[in-house]
Amino acid sequence: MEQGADIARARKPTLKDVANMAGVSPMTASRVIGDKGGVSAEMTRKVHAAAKKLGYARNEAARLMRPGQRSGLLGVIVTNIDNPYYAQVLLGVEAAAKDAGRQIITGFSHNDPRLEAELVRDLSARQIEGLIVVPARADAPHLAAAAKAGMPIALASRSINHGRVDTVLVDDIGAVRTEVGKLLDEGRHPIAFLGGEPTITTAARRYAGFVQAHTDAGVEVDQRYVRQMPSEPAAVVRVTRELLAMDEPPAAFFTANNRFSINVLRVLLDPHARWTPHSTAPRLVGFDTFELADLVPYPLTLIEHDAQALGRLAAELTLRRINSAERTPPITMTMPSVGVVHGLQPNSS
Amino acid sequence: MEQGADIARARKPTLKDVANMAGVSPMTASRVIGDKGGVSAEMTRKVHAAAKKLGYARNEAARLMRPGQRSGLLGVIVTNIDNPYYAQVLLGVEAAAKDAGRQIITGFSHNDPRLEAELVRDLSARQIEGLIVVPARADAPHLAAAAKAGMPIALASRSINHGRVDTVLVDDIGAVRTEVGKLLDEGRHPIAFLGGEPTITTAARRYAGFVQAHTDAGVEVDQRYVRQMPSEPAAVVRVTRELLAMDEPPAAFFTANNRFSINVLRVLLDPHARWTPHSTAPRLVGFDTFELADLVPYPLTLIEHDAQALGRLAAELTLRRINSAERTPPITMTMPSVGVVHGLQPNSS
DNA sequence: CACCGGCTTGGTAACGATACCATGTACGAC
DNA sequence: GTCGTACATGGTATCGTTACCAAGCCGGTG
Repeated sequence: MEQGADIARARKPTLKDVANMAGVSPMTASRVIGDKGGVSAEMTRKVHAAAKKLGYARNEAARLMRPGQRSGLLGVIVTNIDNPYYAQVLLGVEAAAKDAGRQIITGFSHNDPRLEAELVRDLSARQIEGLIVVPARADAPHLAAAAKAGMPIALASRSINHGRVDTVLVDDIGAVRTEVGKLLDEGRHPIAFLGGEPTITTAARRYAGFVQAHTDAGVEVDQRYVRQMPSEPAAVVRVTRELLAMDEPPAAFFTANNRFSINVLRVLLDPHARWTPHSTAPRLVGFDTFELADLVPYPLTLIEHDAQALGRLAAELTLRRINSAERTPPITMTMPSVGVVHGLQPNSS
Repeated sequence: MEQGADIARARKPTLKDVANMAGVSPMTASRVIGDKGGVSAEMTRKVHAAAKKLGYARNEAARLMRPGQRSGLLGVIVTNIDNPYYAQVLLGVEAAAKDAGRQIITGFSHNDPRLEAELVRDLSARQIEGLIVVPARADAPHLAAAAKAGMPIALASRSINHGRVDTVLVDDIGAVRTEVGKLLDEGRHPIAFLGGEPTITTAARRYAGFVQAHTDAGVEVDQRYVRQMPSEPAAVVRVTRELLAMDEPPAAFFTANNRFSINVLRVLLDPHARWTPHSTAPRLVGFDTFELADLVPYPLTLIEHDAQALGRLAAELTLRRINSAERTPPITMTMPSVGVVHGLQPNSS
């Protein structure tokens, strides 16, 4: 049974092997495989038969060497898909890539600019046609340089400070301003802010919206309630507990992404922290949605947008550049986001 | 300002360009770039300087043409990352790939065997060194063929019927048998089964565990409570409502993956369906975990395993084959899974 | 002083696929 | 019957890189 199997791995069949078996020249076989036309039905049949018999698959690396050949690869760099948000973005990119007959090659930067720069190099070496990136930091010279060198790039969700690059953002500032504004209008004050460090542009923008809402309401932002930090779960839980233990606990929390929201929720729902009169329970407003937000037994407002559409849009910007010969000035688009009320009322039976 | 920019896209610098600028032969430049040693410090410095100045990145496609060169690419095919479960698997694969100095190239089969077969061809054409697949169906001749042709492959989570391929499974049958058995021991009967169609091996195996538990308890499986179907949310919600509306509603639900669990939960938590005496509320046991399972106001037991570890293990099996010259018989590994009690008690205050 | 050995450097060919051009063939038109 | 044209096929060169071999240079040794 097993004796027929080669011990060494079988060499992959080449176009020449197919041509030999079909009794034609490699050139004719190439035309058939590449579906270029101008080959008789007879030969086409023979070549296809030989290719099938040998299990031939074209060597993309070799094809790619010829000038003017497209790799059909789109590079994607996201920070981490631990957060389902980025999985959605990735899904949108993939859908757009597929529509354009492209394959995606994915890297995860884990929010590390060094890793991100390495990935850009590596993907570039693999002859990707374009790149979609969720940049780790606002300061990203490697991305600016790649764009300048002619690589079609689009940034998704976050932007960078220097460099002329297509970018798809979310209406962070406006939506946060509106929703935090509502809290202040209700007289909720002070409001705690938990978000990423300002080197991350979304975190910075969401904080800006938070500040603007306060300015609108004529209220000072109390810095004792502001925490700009990585969204590491244990740290978020600890910080939330600290805030709740203050002499004047926050009347509401604003969380700048779903990682913060979830872990703040964990503390707010902790049975040890029971808000005897229901009205004194802090309100929670968070950016980004998360699965099961509708089933959580705590009232919360989430500022939501379509992450998949965002990914798709970014990919389409990249593809637009791939398909056009000239360099056009970079575009920045902003996707709408909207506050959605979620959560079951606790103990309301 | 903008006038200096070329209208046409700049040609990428080649190794020859670097060599010319450094005043050495392409061969010497190649040695420096490839870190092969045997080049004087002086030349090394010059080549690196030139490479940096030109923004040179090696053309991987050209390098790859030479015989015996590895692409450094690992192909990954998952069904969809809409389900965070597969994002975890992907993350595990990526971690293992990174440890081995490999990049991953990802495709989504959307559970369509035809798409999956296309992806295998396409990835193979890109000279991937190996492949990690969550197969869409148990019947997958394209995967068996690829393995037979010498492609290092590992299957993750699901298996295929024919073909000799390394596989990492989860202890579906045993864990389901145990947990469903507990329900039956408590006298819960009938138990509804909601899971995927049996062409998906995990769905089939989890159903097998469900049946075994009944056999153990000497109880007949009542087919009126069994639904094998795609996990499309609206359909799951509808089916759950139908089951609850039966003359004898199920005393418990078993859901074969987290998509089913979540949508069954949505119905069970619907305020219109209120279980006046708490004990009559159906119990829920589900396979796979999901984020926020701990915050859901409904008692549930989830059969959990480490999806990231599973992905990593599958990748390591593929890498093992990549690194060994001979063909060894395929391995099947089974990861443990364990029932975990979750969920807040409703209205328990 | 001749020779040897080690070290550095460069020339050449080849990987697999395809663009370009040249050649061959068949058939219709005058 | 000859020529032209359209179509089918094949030969050759080439893409960027690196393995292999050859050659040059140096210092040391007999």
